Amino acid sequence: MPELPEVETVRNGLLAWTVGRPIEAVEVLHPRAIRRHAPGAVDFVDALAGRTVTDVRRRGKYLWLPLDNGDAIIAHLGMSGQFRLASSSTPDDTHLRVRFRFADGDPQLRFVDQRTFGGLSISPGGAELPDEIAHIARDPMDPQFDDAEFVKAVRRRRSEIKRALLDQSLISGVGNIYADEALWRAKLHGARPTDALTKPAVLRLLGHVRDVLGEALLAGGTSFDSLYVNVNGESGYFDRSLAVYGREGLPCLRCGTLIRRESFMNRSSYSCPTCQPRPRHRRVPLVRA
DNA sequence: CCTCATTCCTGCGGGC
DNA sequence: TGCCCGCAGGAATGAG
Repeated sequence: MPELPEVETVRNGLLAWTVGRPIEAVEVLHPRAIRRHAPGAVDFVDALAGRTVTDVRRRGKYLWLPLDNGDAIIAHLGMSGQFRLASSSTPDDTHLRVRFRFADGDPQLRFVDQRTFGGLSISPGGAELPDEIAHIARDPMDPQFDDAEFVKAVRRRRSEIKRALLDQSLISGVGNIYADEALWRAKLHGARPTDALTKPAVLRLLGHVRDVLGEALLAGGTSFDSLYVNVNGESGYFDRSLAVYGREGLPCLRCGTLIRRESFMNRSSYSCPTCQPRPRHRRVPLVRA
């Protein structure tokens, strides 16, 4: 699944292959792919014809492409979204949702998305930072990410630490896979209450989040093919380095205990029963008068 | 205001 | 063989 490292890899590909190329025509092959664009497909297509992408930027797992008129294309890959560069003679993928043709010819840009959780939209005047994604926090690799404020915000919460890591309004770019990896490195169970974590514990965890994202980013960079804007989150470049995610029943790389899988937030969480014991006390909800 | 369950979607693989 | 069901999960949404 595309998390920060994968989306950043895609950003680099788009930067190299879309900036400065006037858009000739756009084709929407599936309405769901632009469902966040309220004015609809006709408006989407008309608004982009003749425009030029001037940059490719990222906030968490969102991408936006500022245009030469001050608007911006917002893109989210969801779970299975991909941007691909292809020559016009390349047959369409079954799950092709949106096609961009450029005035200078090939390659064209294709938004392909099997499960259609991803999508594109246009943000009027959104070149600097679209209003639609202003609620997304900075990511931990951003120089302007505020560590101290993050620690305070986490400890202020009455929730569980994994929920906090996945909350894009608190810290962005982290998804289920890297959350589990960082928690394993920090030896914390995801159900640990946020308000009971010490400041040093949160800072340590944040450090591990950075390490994991940084390592994956490097791996994504090495496998990146300039002719194929890679966003295949399932392809093998990072799964070799995963310590817990998807490793149910396999030995913990630190202590040998078999990794467990637990259901959480309608998805799976992987952890080591020995290194990451479940918190002993479940918080008792306060009763209000 | 804050937290959290629900919902969207489709291909794949296991079980019967 | 073929069907059914569970699973993968980011984030908007509305409930409480």
